[in-house]
Amino acid sequence: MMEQLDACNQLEAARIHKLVARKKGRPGQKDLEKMAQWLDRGQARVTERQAMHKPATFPASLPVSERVDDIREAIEQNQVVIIAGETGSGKTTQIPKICMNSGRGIRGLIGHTQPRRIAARTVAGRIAEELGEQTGGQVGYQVRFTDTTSDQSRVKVMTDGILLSEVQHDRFLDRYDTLIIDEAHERSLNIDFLMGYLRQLLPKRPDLKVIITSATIEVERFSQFFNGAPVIEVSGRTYPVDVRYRSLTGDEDDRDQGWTDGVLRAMEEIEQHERAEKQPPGDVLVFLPGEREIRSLSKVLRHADLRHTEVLPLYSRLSNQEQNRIFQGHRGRRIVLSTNVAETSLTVPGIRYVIDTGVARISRYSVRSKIQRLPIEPVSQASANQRAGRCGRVAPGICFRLYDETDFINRPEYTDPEILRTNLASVILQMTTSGLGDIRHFPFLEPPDRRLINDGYKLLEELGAVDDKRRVTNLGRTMARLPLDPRLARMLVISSEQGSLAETLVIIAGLSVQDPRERPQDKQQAADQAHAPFNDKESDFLTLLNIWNFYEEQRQELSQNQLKKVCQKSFLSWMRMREWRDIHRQLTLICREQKLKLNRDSASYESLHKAILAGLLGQVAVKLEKKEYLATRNRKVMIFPGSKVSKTGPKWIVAAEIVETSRVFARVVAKIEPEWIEPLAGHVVKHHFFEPHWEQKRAQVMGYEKVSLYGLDIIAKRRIPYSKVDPAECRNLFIRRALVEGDYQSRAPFIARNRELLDTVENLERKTRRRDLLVEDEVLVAFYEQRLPADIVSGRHFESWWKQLSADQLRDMELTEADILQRPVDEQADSLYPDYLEWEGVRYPLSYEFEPTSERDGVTLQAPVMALKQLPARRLEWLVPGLLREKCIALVKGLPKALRRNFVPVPDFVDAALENLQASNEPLALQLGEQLRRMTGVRIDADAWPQEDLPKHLRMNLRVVDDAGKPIAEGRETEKLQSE
DNA sequence: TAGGGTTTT
Repeated sequence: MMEQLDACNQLEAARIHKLVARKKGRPGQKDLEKMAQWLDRGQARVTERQAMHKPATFPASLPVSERVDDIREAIEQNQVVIIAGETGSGKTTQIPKICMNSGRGIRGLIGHTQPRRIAARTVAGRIAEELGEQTGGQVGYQVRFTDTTSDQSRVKVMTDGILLSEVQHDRFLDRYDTLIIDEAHERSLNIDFLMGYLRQLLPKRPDLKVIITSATIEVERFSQFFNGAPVIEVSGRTYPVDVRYRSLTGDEDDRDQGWTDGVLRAMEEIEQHERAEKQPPGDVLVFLPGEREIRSLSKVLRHADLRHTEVLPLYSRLSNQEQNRIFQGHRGRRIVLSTNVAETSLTVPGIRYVIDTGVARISRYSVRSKIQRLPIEPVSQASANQRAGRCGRVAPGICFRLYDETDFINRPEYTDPEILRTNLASVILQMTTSGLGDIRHFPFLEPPDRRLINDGYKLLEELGAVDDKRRVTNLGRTMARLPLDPRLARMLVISSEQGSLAETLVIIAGLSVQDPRERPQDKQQAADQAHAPFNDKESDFLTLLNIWNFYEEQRQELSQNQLKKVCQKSFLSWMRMREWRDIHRQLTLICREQKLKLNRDSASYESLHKAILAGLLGQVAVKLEKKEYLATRNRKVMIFPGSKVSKTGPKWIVAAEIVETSRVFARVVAKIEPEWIEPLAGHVVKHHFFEPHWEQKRAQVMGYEKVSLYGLDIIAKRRIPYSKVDPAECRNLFIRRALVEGDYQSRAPFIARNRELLDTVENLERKTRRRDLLVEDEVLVAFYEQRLPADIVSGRHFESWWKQLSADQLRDMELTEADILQRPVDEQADSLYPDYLEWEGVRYPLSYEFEPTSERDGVTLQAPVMALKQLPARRLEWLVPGLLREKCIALVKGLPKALRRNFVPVPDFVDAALENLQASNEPLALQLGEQLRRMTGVRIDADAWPQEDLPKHLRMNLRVVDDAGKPIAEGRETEKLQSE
């Protein structure tokens, strides 16, 4: 049976091979029956197709027709052939026919890829026509939403995206016996990916033929990539193009003016040329970088008084109607001002002259800032040549390059392929889920930079599509099933959990198509007015939803023609609305397959925008000033002025896109609440903990937390219990602040005892005005550290811990004097520093302070206001015994020098005097003076003694309190207080 | 205060 497989249809043969492989070469009876069935069917298919085959003919006018035999031979003898030829060579339409004549497309399909949908459709149409058929017979095409291939198809023209998507279920691309990858030089992501994939596939599919066609650039690279595959060059059926370098003069800073002048001069040269050659006015194609430049130049040209000249703008955002004007007949000269859209995607007919500014906006992705940029850059030589070629299609042409030849020569040969300029998240996810292995080992023609790959993985990690080890998650697998940008896929999946899938589907489909709102140059105001009812001031996403709802309501009631009219009136592109609906329908089906739940009730703003936010975590921004926002990764952005949200300027926004053009713009934005972010971004936010501190009230260590999302603070200072963050630090603070410093109410008996002991010693220090009695705090800290288990970090822990201690253990927690005293305490301390002053049976409480800067430094006597008059004012001068000596020394030292020198050394005289002094309600100085006179005979006048200039602590501080014990007056002038 | 061009399970 296996020998007969060669005569069998490719798809059936593959099924048989697979079954045999699965049964390890020993199929059972049932399998054999099945296989025989497949074989019959496969052979019948082949016979059928062979019978149908009519040899195709080749139009003599096409250059490729001269090489038909060479090409066929090359295909028959090689697995891969590179065919290089310029536009007009006929390669796109003729190569599939050559393959057919060579017997390809019998056992399997001839797959033929195009970069664009329109091209796929028209190419299929042309090939079918040349075979005398309509599409859907031997030649069909498949693009998104449309498939015209059938059982009879031998050639299937499709977008490269379709072929790529087929890889997902058909790893060996078994249904094809031949693949033609057209326009490979465009080097789109899809093309690079397909070429890498095919290179891997070739050895596993020896019967598969691959033809790579390209413009005559990069062919050597392609050939090398495919093991030195032969290159066949086909000449183009084009006319010579005279390239003239006309570099700009004037101010380099004013590029617009330079280009305007350059274009006008080129127009003069064209007119001269036509006069000299007696030619009628020919059409001109001008390449400019963008819409703005097109508008400004078109204004100038319209006022330039060029005779019989029509100026048409051309760019992708233009409505179909406006674009189609380039295909309408006209009289006189037409000047088409175009972006790059005319370089590859659209062919402007009848162009005789090209004026090339030599620049274009090229999308570049910055890994560093995660910003997609659209800088205006000089185009590559290949691109410039492609532009020039646009005027040699109907007759010899002239291309004016508004730069000089050296400039051209110094330019890069080719435009960087897309894979080097784009975020790779989507590619990586597709590759990983379809089992293509690691992107780093995939045989790319030009492998992307490691940083770009890492960046792609990081985005996937942010979206939860891969885990931190870069393994695809279940979520990632679901996301990969959705034909969407991974960010949008993420939104979709989460929205079903949020109860907002219905709305999110609409919005995501809307974000996947070009903006359906049209704003024609001459009807901007009318368009704005028509769009006004859709606008939402808080969310551009809701604006999209409003457009959709409007359209759907109309659609259900109106005929297609009426609907078209309504769209036109509302300045909505009917085509794009239809595309939107197609995508919506496709996504709805996949959601159903993936069992994502559609909500019945309409979603709240919050649930909808949380889903959106989940896909756009890296695109959050907070308002700084009026129009300026600070986005994640320290990017300064501005809301795109076209957004209605820019009028209200909410504090926090999320943006579907951040793109740098003339500035960094956030486009398609919505107001969000910052609290929504953290729960969605738990895996990417960073926490910073700071300022741990003891809080007596909560009996635990609290701290603060800063939460940031890619450098943007979404929570600046949140109070949190610190024990989870740093238990060791909490224990440390608990010991220091709660146990040692005593800022804590404990029920533990040893705590009360220890505190009492410490209080006593501290009080003694205050009394004796020394700080060398009590050990350093560190000794106490060490005491508790030794005894406290590591997990005791708060009051709660502490209380339950000590309650289960044994009596011995409890005793061990008690401080002793030995633990806390640095030196022995003076036994007389109590009498030297009494706690009361007793006078005539009244006890006045004394308190002590040792704080020289404090008003209360020294001894304070407290007296009720009622007792004030009876207070022995003179007795207070005697302070307490412990301070009397110091006071006497200060008094003597404060005497005028002439007197003082009689009592040197002062301490000796004072000590001697003190022998005979007894505290009384007599002035201290007087008594002291009397003793000194007795010893020396020197008399001291009362007013010689120092008074107010004694240190504060050597004068009794008197505090007067009311009946309730509340202080009402205080000071050291006892008599003054008494008289008040 | 204004944006190049494509494609899809």
